[in-house]
Amino acid sequence: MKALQSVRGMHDILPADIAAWQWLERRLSRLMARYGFEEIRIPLVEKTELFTRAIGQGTDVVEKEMYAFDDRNGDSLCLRPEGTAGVVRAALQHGLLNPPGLKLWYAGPMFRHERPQKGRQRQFHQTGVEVFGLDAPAVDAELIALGSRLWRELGIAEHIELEINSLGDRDDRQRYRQALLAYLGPLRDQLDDDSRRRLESNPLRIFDSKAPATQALLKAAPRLIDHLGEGARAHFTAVTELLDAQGIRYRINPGLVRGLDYYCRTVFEWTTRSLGAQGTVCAGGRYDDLVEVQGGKPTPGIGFAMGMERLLELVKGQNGRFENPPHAYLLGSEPASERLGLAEALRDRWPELRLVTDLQGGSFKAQFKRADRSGARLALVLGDQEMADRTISVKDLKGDAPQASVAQDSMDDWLRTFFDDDRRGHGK
RNA sequence: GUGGGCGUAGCUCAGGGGUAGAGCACUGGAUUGUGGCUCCAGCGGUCGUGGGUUCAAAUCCCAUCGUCCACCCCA
Repeated sequence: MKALQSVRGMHDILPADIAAWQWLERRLSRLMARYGFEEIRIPLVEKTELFTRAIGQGTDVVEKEMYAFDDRNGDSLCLRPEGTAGVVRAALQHGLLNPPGLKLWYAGPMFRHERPQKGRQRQFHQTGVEVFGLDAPAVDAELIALGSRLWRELGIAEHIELEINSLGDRDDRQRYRQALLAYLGPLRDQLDDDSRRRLESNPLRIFDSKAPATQALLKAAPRLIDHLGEGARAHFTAVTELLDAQGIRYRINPGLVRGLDYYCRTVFEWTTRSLGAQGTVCAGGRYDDLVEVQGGKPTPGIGFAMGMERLLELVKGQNGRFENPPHAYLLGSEPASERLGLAEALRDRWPELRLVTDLQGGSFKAQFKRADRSGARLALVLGDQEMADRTISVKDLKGDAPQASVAQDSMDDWLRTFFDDDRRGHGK
């Protein structure tokens, strides 16, 4: 029988990586709570229409990256490619949008059928936040402040830069689209193939082109930011002033459009240069029309999502190692019953103790070897001799102190003293 | 979807038509109740998979899957 492999671009997260994931997850959930966000958990599968409506028919995500399939009853379903659409759906379905000011966060896997490369997988993990019903610039600014704080707390702030832009309101974009077409139309022949195609499908996206010739032409192109209506312009100015006031540095990038159609007004992207071609670590923006598009009453919204794998790459480059080695490794001689009994008794009284029992047996040499490999601080020995005189031999595997013999009855005191001294010794 | 690199032991990799290798890891011994350092021995592979060429294929050819990197696009 041939062994099967995981499907392309979908990776196991192995025990060796779990400590880093949990470290990041704990920090994220704590941070969300500090800003008054509540967690929501929604299905990985939604009706395909939810995403085609929210993200937009002409987008790459919908056109070629969705994991869509037919359910047994003929419904077209889809593995979620992003989180916002589902959160909006859930908020509408359960009437969460009243009163205004709902703040939600979510975390979990997303699926996009793309060719994998550095920082990109077909199943990847995002953590995101959404705020509903508030249109004040302060909302945008606070979300950005949350991100900024996160990078500082993760120790990666110096590797991440903020870019922002305003896409204006729907009418603004419509007017701008005309202006852009008027400029680029005559230059059609000088554009790269993709950009020429986008003249029809989605002219704004031409700004994403990496073709040098196209970028050169775009330098002189009309800028969306100059076509903002009064509302959008005032909003954007207010957001940047709030960022200035908080000392958050940013770069206004007039070419920053986003891949999903639902964005309007403020869009932003946190990027890094340390991750290869995939520089975006976290991105988001306003989506004031999205709730209405999904069948709700007009309700402004704003949110962002960050890519956990990319974030972890940065954190690992910075932070080195994450480990949770056991505190103690219990070994001894047969029969195992006394050893198991001792381990359970210790676990009863020391809920925080990470205690591994040797279940493989064999020579003391082999067991000590495993104890060492486990990374445990202490080896606890319950051999024939110890069982006979009701003691435990304790050896510090990380130090030079001679092995101690401790009466089983006073094990608690011994452990308490040992770990207390240890804490003091390390000045923690 | 397009292009390129790479798939050989658990891991990192050598070998590019003629008997499948090294280091690390693992197991045992030197040390009959003591890890780490050292030395010795051992275990471990249908060379990603399927086809083809050949007397002979890990090696050459084709296909396919996976992986990495880039493009497209995105977190």
